[in-house]
Amino acid sequence: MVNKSKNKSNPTEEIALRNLKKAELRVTKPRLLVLSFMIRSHGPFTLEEIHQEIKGEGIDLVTVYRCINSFQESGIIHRCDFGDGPMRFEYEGEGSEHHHHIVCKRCREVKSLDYCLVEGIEKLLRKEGYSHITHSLEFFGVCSKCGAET
Amino acid sequence: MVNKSKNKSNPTEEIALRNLKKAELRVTKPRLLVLSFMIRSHGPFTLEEIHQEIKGEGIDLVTVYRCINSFQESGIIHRCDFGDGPMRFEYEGEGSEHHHHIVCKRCREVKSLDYCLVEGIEKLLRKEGYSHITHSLEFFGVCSKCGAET
DNA sequence: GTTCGTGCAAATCATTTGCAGATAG
DNA sequence: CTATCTGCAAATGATTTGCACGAAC
Repeated sequence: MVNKSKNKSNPTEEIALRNLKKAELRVTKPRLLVLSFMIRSHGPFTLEEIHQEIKGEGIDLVTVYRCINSFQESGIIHRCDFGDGPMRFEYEGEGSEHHHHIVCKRCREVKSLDYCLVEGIEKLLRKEGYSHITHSLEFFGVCSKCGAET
Repeated sequence: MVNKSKNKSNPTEEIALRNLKKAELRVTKPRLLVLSFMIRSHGPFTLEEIHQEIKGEGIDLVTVYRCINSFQESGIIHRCDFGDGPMRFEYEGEGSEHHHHIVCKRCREVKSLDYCLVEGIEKLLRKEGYSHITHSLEFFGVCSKCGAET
């Protein structure tokens, strides 16, 4: 993919590029666009949301799906199920902090938690012979705003 | 729903009945069948699997979806995303132990974990004003069998 | 008797696949 | 040059909805 005239590579695009290189994925326009957006903006995002953001560049929704799938296989991004319809994805690599979410069961507002206590369990699982361990931890509840309105 | 001639209510059916009553759901044949099966057998199950089990009784797949949805709203069952296609559901109520899973990323074998360390976080969230808190915690990794074969 | 649940058919939404042409390395 | 990626169209798979009838309370 050829750089635009000005060649001003912004920082998120550079990070995206490094992630692709490290994952041994070919550097293409759709992949750079999708990944840069996910790095730049704080997710998690549905595939539709990502597509909305970049379809101006003529990128097909199917291509977004394929990008996301290859990123997921490389562990660059993380998949979250928030219990409503579509899956959501969030960048999880260089410059991002590992974290989890709390989703309000009514208004669906999502907040990030800055604590994660599961390293102990992962250590145990490693002892039991598991490798390449990842995990998914989501909380659900009714937020104070929604609870007050009942 | 009328009891069969013999009227021998087995223990799982009684538990199912109590769960339905407590959730203020009408007691119907499909609901009893679905819930009894989920209590009796150790899940998690896909909708298809549940349907296979009880379709001999003339229960429609759509009805299974609707049962599962109402159970979920009442918090009787828990939904798990194992990262392959369909969602899975597991009974979580009277007589069941709260637990989580480890899924092998290759052979997809699921094991239950008997530890859960997240009560601390839930307590924190309660302080922040959230109520009706639940969570979902799944681990993924490559099991020793699959890892050895690489 | 009224409200809610069910079965069936059909619709919708999310995600995947096939294939021919385009592009990265 | 070759393997891989993309766009488009079409398929699949999961889940939901509409409606008339039947069952629970």
